[in-house]
Parts: sequence; structure tokens; C-alpha cells
Amino acid sequence: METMTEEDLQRALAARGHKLTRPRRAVVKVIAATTASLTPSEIHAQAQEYYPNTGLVTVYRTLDLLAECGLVRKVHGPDGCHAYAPATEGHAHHLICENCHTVTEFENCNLEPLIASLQRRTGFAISGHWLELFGNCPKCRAA
Amino acid sequence: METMTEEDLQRALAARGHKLTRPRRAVVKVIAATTASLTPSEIHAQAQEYYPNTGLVTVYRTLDLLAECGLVRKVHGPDGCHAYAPATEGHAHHLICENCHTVTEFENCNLEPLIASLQRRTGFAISGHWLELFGNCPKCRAA
DNA sequence: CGGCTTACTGAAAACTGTTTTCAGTTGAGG
DNA sequence: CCTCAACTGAAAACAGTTTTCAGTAAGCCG
Repeated sequence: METMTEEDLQRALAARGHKLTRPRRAVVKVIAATTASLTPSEIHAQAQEYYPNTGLVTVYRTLDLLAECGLVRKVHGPDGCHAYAPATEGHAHHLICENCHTVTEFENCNLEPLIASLQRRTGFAISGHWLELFGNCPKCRAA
Repeated sequence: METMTEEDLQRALAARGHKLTRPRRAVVKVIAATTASLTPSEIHAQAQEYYPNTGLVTVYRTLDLLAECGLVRKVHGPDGCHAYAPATEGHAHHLICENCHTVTEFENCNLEPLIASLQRRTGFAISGHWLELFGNCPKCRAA
């Protein structure tokens, strides 16, 4: 369940033969530093603090790259489907704070009984699923 | 689990004081006739078969209206978040055919144990969730 | 260390999906 | 019927994303 460090992310990109350019480092730094889900333009704004020349286009391209490598995941929520969050390994789901957008991933969704019963009842062959939970994180509950 | 008829939908709109205009009737007819999830522009194309003057803008407005009334639900899937499907009553989830986009709704997701355990472990107060299952419907499996 | 090659870059333009604006139309109650 | 607010389509505005293109720089190789 641990989120990857900046160095982990850089290593993962390099291992796949991708160059570690200045704007990529900036985006990676932003991703590594956040617990929240961020939109491409939020990431862009933050990345510019590390490397002011970072272009929004490159942020999109880098996010695609990171998503392909499974290092980042798109987060779908009631207020939109434009945000990305750092990914943990393997199959995972999101627990999202509706207030500050902090995202916690979890596995172990234990949907097998439900899936089995639905396959029986509907005749569908179920091959994947998506589960996102919404609420308020401990910090926001306090405030 | 039954999907509403054209008349049901019209009655539901009228009951809330909305006018039954020609383009709205056309959109409602499309929604009542489909089991699949459709994008606004697919709905637009089909609605024009019933009322050729139907504008895309009105399709968007009518979908908003139907969604507000709980008659239609936005479907979020791997290939996008732009589709709408007829809604059944109450809390419901989607079972979506990745091939033909047929959507079946179901309730009874039985996530309470998972939610309770996550609340305990993370300190989040969980107030809502989203669950979508993907696979192939009986028809597409046969083909 | 410096030069080379190709992956990568930013800016501008193009695109797609959605929303707003506005003047004209129409449904439904009186 | 008549009236009037709710509603409409077209055009324009807008937001998010992708493509294009000429230039740049990462990282290998000598």
C-alpha cells in the first residue's frame, strides 16, 4: 500500500527505456509528493514550480506514459473524471475524500461472491470491475 | 429491475411540471427503446429519426433533466464517461457489455462489510460508492 | 569529455465535447 | 383560442485534449 518515491518513479521510467527529461522529472516530483488526485492542469501548475518551462502538452504526454507504466491511475468521481492519482501495485480501488481529494488505494475488494451470483443470474461473463468509494478523510472530518 | 416505458418517462417528467415538447419526446423514446448506454451524440442521431429538428443542445439539456429526475444515469467505463443509460429505481450499479454496451442495472451490492472494515482501518467516513462491472453479455458471448 | 542520434520538447493550431447566449417558438393552463 | 413562461435551435463561446512541427537536449559511444 506504500506510494512510490520520486526515485522509484524515475527508476521505473528509466528501466523502460524512457528518458528522464527536466519536465518529466518535474511531473514525477509532483506525483510523488501528493496524496491527492490532481487534474492535468493542477499538475502542470505544480510542475512549473520545479521546472518553469514545463508545458501542459508534456504533462499530458507524461501522464499517458506514467499510466501505461501503471505508475499513475485515472480517478473517476462524481465531480469529474479528469484527475490522476499515484498508483500502488496491482489491482486497486480508490477511497476518495470529497473535500480535499486525498486518495487512498486499497485492494481486497472481495467481490467474488457478488460477481459469481451476477454471472449466474444474468449470463454475463464478467471480466473486470471498478469500485470507487467517496467520503471524508480523517483530517477533513476533524475540520 | 424493470426499465421504464416511454409513457412512464413522459409521466415522470410531466409530474414534475416539465413540458412534453417534441424533442423531449424524441429523446425519451430513444431512452425507453434502448438497453445499451448511449452517448449524447448517439442519442441525438437516433432522436432525429423521431423528430428531425432535434438539436444536440436540447439533447444535452434533456439528459440533464432526466438525470436530475433519476430517470437516466451516467455510465462510467474504461472507454470513457460520456454515456447515459436508462435508470431503474433507487441505488443501483451497472453491468456493462464491453462489446455492445448493453447495460444491466443491479442493486444489492453488499459492500457493507468492506465499507465497515475500511472505515475502521482508514478513519474515513464513507458516504457513497460507485461500482461498475464489465464483461460480455450472453448475446455477445454466443457470437 | 564532446559530438551524434533520436526521443523528446513547447507553442500554435486543430479538434471534440459541452455550455452559454439569444431571438424566436410552442406547450399547456386559463 | 390566447397568453406567457418554458422551451427551442443555431451560433458562438468555452474547456479539455490531441496533433503538428521545427527546434532541443538526454544519454550513448567513441
